[in-house]
Amino acid sequence: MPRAQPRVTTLQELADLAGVSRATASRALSDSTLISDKTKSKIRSLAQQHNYRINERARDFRLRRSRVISVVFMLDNQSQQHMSDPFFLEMLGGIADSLAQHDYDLLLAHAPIENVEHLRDSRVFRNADGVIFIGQGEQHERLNALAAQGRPMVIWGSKLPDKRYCLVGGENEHGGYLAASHLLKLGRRHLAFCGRIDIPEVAARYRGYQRALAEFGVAEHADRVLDVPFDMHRAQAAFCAVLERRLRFDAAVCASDVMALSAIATLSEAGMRVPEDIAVVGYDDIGLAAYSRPPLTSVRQNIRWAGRVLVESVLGLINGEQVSDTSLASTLIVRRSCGAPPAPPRATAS
Amino acid sequence: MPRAQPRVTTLQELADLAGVSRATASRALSDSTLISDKTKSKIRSLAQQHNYRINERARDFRLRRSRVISVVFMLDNQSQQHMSDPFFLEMLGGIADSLAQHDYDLLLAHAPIENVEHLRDSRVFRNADGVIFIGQGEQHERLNALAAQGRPMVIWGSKLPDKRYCLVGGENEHGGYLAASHLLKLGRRHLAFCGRIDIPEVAARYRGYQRALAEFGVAEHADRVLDVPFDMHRAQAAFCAVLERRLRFDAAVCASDVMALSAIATLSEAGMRVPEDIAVVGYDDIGLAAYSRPPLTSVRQNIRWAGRVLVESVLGLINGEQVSDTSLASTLIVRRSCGAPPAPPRATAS
DNA sequence: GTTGTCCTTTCAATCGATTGCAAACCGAGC
DNA sequence: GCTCGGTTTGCAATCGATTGAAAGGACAAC
Repeated sequence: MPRAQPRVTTLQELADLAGVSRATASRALSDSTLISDKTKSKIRSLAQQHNYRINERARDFRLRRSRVISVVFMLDNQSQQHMSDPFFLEMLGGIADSLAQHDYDLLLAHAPIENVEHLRDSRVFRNADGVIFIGQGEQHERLNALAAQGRPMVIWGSKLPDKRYCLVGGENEHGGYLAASHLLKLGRRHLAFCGRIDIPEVAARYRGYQRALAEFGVAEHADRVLDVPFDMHRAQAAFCAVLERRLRFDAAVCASDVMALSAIATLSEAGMRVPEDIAVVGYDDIGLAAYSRPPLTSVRQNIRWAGRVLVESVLGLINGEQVSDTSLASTLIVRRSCGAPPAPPRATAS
Repeated sequence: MPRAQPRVTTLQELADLAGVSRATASRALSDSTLISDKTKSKIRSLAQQHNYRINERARDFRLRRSRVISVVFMLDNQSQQHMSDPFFLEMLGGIADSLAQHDYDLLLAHAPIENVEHLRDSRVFRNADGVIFIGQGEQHERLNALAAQGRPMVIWGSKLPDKRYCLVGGENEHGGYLAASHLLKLGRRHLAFCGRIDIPEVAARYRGYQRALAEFGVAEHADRVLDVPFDMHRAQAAFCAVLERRLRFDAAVCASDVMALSAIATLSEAGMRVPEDIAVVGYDDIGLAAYSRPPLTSVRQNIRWAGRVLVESVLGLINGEQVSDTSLASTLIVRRSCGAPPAPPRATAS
């Protein structure tokens, strides 16, 4: 095993070793047809022997690409902590896995973003071949402007009028409908909706919620729409405020699981029983949902698959393909927080 | 505002515009003293006017650096899902924030790692100036070998004999002691410890746990050390198995909050009351801990600060500085899951 | 006018790869 | 032996910056 030799690090060294030019060595490694099989295999085995690894950064520099995709989280531009939701982590994991499969790196952009157009000249765009945005925040128009410049980018979010960017999203309207109609079927009639309607995805869920109410002939009370942020602590504050207002309701549809868990905690702290007094449905079905007391009913989105679709869409755009929007299914996972019968424990093996 | 001009993208173009050479332009922008103030300011204002932005990748290539730090998560090399714990997310957020402040990018390495030495020639090292490892897994020796090669790297974990890498970690021994002694003070005498002793951090917590037992003169039962992984679903399976064995215990110290929440859910599913029958203490104090029912008592580590220390340590190594290890304080946050009196609700404003 | 000194500025090599084009090679056919 | 055609290889430019060394310019002193 001749591995003690000073390792060959550049193409020039490898070429010298093989007694050919740099160009030939390059072509041998990139499997060009311009080269004879004999030289090709000679160079390749030499490369292997001397443990030569191409300098990817030099190649990417020459080819004017980076093999990096930026991921930008933008949910609530008033909150400092943008990533407080396990939902993001799962999304990030899905994206990271898919990118790795395609031999791309992930650049995490995490600072609060007041204006996405500023990103145009920042590392986020300049050091990456494409960008994935998680959420639209309230910057629909600015995202449109960015996309109009032809930068490869995909957004996870909800369909908005006038949208000119590539979108991947859940069936938010349907999800909201599923959550509300389930509660209505169980006989609840005084529903509350918790979430920020300013956020497009939440707005879509709210529309589904409204549709369910209408179908069941239940009147909607404007004061039962609660402006609850995604952030845990501020969610708790919001629910405390609701309790002070002595709002009457017997069920709540929450725009995220974290919000729902926060709600359950705050409500039971105040002496109410879940689901007897107030039934709760969450959104996203994060891992912990199943392990809360009571187990949380939730609308599930297949986040890891979403990550894959986002990655494949942005890579498609980079390759100049026509990429269409994608909508991912939502399903209701029924557990006890909304008064469903106790479910048998999950299987114990993975 | 003359911004409609074709944007200046390369240093050469900027130099031509100013009527100087590329070298002079480069020196003007990097604030070299070799150049007259007059030319310097002329070139700089020209750069501003024409919205010139340096090509960072070209510069970094020339300077043979990347301004990228890799982050590698390695907890349980048997689990597929490495990032299922909100603890990681918070850590990642802290690291990402600090890196951004220092104008570095973050490369997320996320694939399962059976042998860290393989990373030596992978993108993780080759495309980054330094690496941060989260957790030691069971690869202490291999980490030593990597560090011996002089690669800038810092590890979040627990001090091991023979350690030759730079370490940042929590006071695991003390944390384990805090958790156990708190339960003992409350009168519990049949404690269980939940976690994988194979993992160095967990082993340290276990030592603290043992110390507390010894101080209180309580005998330790080997069968009350439960091999529970960090992964939620497998944790549940582990607790189900414990219940089947009809193990007798009245308190549990868990190596993570996710594990603790899983325990509480599984135990109460089986008809036990928390904390009356079994008191539980978790570790990490993740955000959701405060919002579970009952609110989870936990050992808190300041994760975001940990992220900052990790970043500053690895940047120090890159700059050739001598960097010493850091140990971060642990504190016990007492809530009802261990039988403490109900706490007043948290302040409602941030 | 020449020389020396001190600032500025330019020249040109360099980082490690890719690739269009030209040159070299090789065997076949005349 | 010479030319032709096709295959294989090498030359040299290129990506966009940095930087040591050499050159240029201004000015003062001799």
